[in-house]
Amino acid sequence: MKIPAPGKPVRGSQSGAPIMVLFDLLGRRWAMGIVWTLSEQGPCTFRELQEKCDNLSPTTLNTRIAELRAACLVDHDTTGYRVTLRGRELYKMLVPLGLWAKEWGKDLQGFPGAQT
Amino acid sequence: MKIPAPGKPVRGSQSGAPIMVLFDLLGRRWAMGIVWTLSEQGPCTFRELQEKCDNLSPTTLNTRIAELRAACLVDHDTTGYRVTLRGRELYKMLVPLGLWAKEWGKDLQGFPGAQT
DNA sequence: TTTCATTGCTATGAATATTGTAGCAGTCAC
DNA sequence: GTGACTGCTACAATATTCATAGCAATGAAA
Repeated sequence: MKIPAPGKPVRGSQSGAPIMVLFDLLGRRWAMGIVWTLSEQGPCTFRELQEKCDNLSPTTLNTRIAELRAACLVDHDTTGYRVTLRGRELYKMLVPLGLWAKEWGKDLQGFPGAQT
Repeated sequence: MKIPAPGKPVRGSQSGAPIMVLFDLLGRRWAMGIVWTLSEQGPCTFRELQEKCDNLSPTTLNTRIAELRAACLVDHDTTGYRVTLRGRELYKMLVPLGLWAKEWGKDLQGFPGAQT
């Protein structure tokens, strides 16, 4: 699978705009979940990560890891897989999403909702 | 396709944790891009939206719209499709990602990068 | 009342991504 | 060597996405 890189046209966007590249990268199965999990729970092995990510298939995990490593968001050392500094920056920006999601979830309980 | 809703197990997560539900919803092709585009460029018709989203297929656009409407992030009125109040909240949290992505993109130019 | 353009959207088949299961090769402690 | 771990790969089934064509409804103009 093509790995998205800023400046180059990606799946679904000819512009190469960094935000669209990022959306392409993160808009793949478990991409954000992996960054989230590694950040919240610390470094872990391939199989540990697989378990924490709801036992996603090794195929997909491996693909996702390759993409996230290419994007310098995740790396690998003796402690296992872990987020990089940049990965942690990204995580920090996802935290507000986590808080917001709780409220969103509450409101959405009383489905279907009128809104605007 | 199953539409993610907070509190219920979703594709890839049995926990039903709101953040995982959100990741499931947003981790689909063009989901974040649609919220971004509608927020930045204002309401537009189905076909306009399609064009702005790099001519993604109507099938996928329609599916994504249904999911985002079910999640109360997007709705539809006489002006066309647009983000809801909650959708705008989400967008505002994505804005920092856009800024960060620019830096990330710059650094990543000199691929492959050492980091941590 | 018959065009005509525009609307949202569906049908279809091919291409691509993801899943689930099994298992391999390397490393390390014993 | 043996066993228990490691990171992965192979393979076939399923799910998702794409690209193209086109339909039914609406509203404006002729």
